[in-house]
Amino acid sequence: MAKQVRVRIAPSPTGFAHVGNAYAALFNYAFVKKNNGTFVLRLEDTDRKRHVEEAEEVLYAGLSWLGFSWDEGPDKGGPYAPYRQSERLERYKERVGQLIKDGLAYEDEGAVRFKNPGQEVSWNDLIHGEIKFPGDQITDFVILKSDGFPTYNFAVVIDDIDMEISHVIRGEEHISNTPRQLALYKAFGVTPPQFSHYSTLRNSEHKKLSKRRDPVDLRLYREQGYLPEALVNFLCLLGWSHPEGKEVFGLEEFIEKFTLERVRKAGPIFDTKKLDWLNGLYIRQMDNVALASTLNKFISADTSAQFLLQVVPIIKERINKLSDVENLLRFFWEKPQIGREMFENEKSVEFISFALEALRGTENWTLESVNEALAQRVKNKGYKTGEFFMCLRLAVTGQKITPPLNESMVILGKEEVLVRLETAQKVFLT
RNA sequence: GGCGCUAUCGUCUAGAGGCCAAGGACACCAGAUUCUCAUUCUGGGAACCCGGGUUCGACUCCCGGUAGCGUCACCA
Repeated sequence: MAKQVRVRIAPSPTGFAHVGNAYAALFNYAFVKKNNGTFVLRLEDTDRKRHVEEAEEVLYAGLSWLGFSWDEGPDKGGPYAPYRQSERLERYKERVGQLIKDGLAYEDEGAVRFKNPGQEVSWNDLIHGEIKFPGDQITDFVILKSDGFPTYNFAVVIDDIDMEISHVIRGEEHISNTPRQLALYKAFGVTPPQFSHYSTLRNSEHKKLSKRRDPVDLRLYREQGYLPEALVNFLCLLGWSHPEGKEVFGLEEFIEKFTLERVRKAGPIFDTKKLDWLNGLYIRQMDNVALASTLNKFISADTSAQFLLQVVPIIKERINKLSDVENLLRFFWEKPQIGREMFENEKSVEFISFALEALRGTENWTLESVNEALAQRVKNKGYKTGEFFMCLRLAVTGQKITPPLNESMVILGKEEVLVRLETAQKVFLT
């Protein structure tokens, strides 16, 4: 029987869930789902200086938001608990003790160092192929710090052994750690897991994404109104390509098509232009009712569900991020600041007076009646529709760029539209 | 600096020796539709890092160089 597939992601809870966590989760999740394996979430929280309270919850929330779930973890428990390294200290000490007893490690100023065997190490990386390191690259590295905590390279190996991890899929920054870890596996007489190192995401400066300098906090994306499906889809496109060349697809399809062989070796740049496009695409695909209720959180004013439902069709194809609605719709609840200088067209007063008269006489305030009141008569008058509507738009909304005007006026209501037009008219009288 | 990884349009990528005078997507530009914007549609410019091999033939294989990135912590 083939060995069961068990993979893990091992984030450190340093404050928030970031894009890198999501990217790691994505590959591991796809791989494990595809192979009917078990997905383990392990917390690497041995750096006490960096520990942040509540970071754990934030991390789970971020990953869950994107649609990832895990089978074993600190919150879920599991047969290999505990899943927090800080709770596994005794276990590490026990294994350190074993190495010392076997003469493979020694104490050094309160810490414990592993004795470097100095042999060449190599492994067959599932993404890179064979990677080889000369033996003199590994020195006697610390495995247990003087504060009693294990170092990363030691803890990770102990945990992966104990949790029977079969495949380690992680970022390329770990390639140079792998020889040390391999030496440890050898010391314990354990067959190491299969290693795969994907390239880490870069910023526009081509540097590894930085938690401090780059916008990588997943909450940032959520707050701006990126849909999790769009973000996941975007991440899928970085470093991996669909065998049929598709660009728009969901997690399910990603899992179905995912193979490590199609993971590119070069490091992709996290350029969100394409994300914006994808997000707009996903927004346009959303059901109007669902979109209306989602939008509520991105509007500062108190708006009714009915208003949102009315407004969705006219803004749906005009936003790339949900947060774009605020600017697009502001004129609905904020009276425009009108100034004479805004109206470049010399016929502006005439336009406004004409519109006022036409709209005053409109009985049923519906799109049909408003269209009828304006469109045909504007033509008859010989006005240029573009000029006329731009003037009207400025008078009613105060902006040059708005959703379709007649539709907007219908939603705004007859009374409010007339008031605004009268206000605009007055500007020319003083 | 040592070691390691990588190298196709601005960006994400396809390409596993001839199907490539290199394809798609985003972005950009132009045009069509249009009351603005947007959507949609059409069109356009835009790349195989350099130099040697191997081969009848190289974007694809090998070597060297260059560049970028990573790593050399009692961080993870």
